[in-house]
Amino acid sequence: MPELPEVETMRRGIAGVVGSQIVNVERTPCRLKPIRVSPQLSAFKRRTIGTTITEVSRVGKRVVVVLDSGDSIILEPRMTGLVLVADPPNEDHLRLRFYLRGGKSRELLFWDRRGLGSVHLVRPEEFAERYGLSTLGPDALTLTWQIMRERLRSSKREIKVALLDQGAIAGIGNLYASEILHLAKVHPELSCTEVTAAQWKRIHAATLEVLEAAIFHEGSTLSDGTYRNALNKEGGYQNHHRVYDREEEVCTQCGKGHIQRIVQAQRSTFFCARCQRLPRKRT
DNA sequence: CCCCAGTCCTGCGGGC
DNA sequence: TGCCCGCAGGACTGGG
Repeated sequence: MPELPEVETMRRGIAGVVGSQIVNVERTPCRLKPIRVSPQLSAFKRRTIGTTITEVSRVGKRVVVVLDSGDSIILEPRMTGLVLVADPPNEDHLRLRFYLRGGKSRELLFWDRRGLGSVHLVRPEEFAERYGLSTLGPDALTLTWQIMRERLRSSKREIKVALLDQGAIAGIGNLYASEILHLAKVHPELSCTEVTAAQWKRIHAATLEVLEAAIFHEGSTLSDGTYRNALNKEGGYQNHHRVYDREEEVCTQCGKGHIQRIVQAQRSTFFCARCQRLPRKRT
């Protein structure tokens, strides 16, 4: 499930397309329901063919391909989407192909097994409206602990649920939220309003540490094997997971507790009740 | 405004 | 052996 580290790895992996010209765009033959592309493909092609890619960036969990026309292509992987400059895992789930000229790569591919992902071409005004700071929170890698606290402290939600809110902070998803809170030693069910300054500092430091380590290892490829980098290679951070998908295993942090799985907001949370304690209720 | 449950999708694994 | 159902969790929508 691509979160900030996986999407950042995709971004770095396709950085070589800068300077390439888009010569064609096509939906690939696919029996499955087509993914969402906006505007519709004829207008998408009219506005992209002939343009040159000037920059590849990232906004939250989306890859942004900037064109010399000023427009941006937003590649949104959601659950199972991949952005590739190499052969895809298979042809069955290949959704969109950009033919390129003048650079190292001849193609840029969007592959998506489940098809929840999407591709959008947006003008600068629409980019600012949909992906600017008024819609999406500051990036999890670049904010300070004070800003993190400011964005979340008044929320009535549990800290783990609030960390998933892209409008508050952009980039953290279900997997890394559990990892971050375990390293920070903060209970996932703690209400944001109860988090102390010392805990905000720990959550912030853990966010940087976990996300940067995950980027270093090029993301997490889970047992379903879906996630791949832009060259269709697996990530390595799954071998460093502290809690995610490790239910009942002994906690590596305290060596005594066992990892538990609970459900918050219909999503799995993993934690160690010995490392991550709730404050004792006053009577 | 804030928050939550439901929805979109496909493939996989468990139960029978 | 095959079928059905539940589950995985990104972002968005409608409703309270």
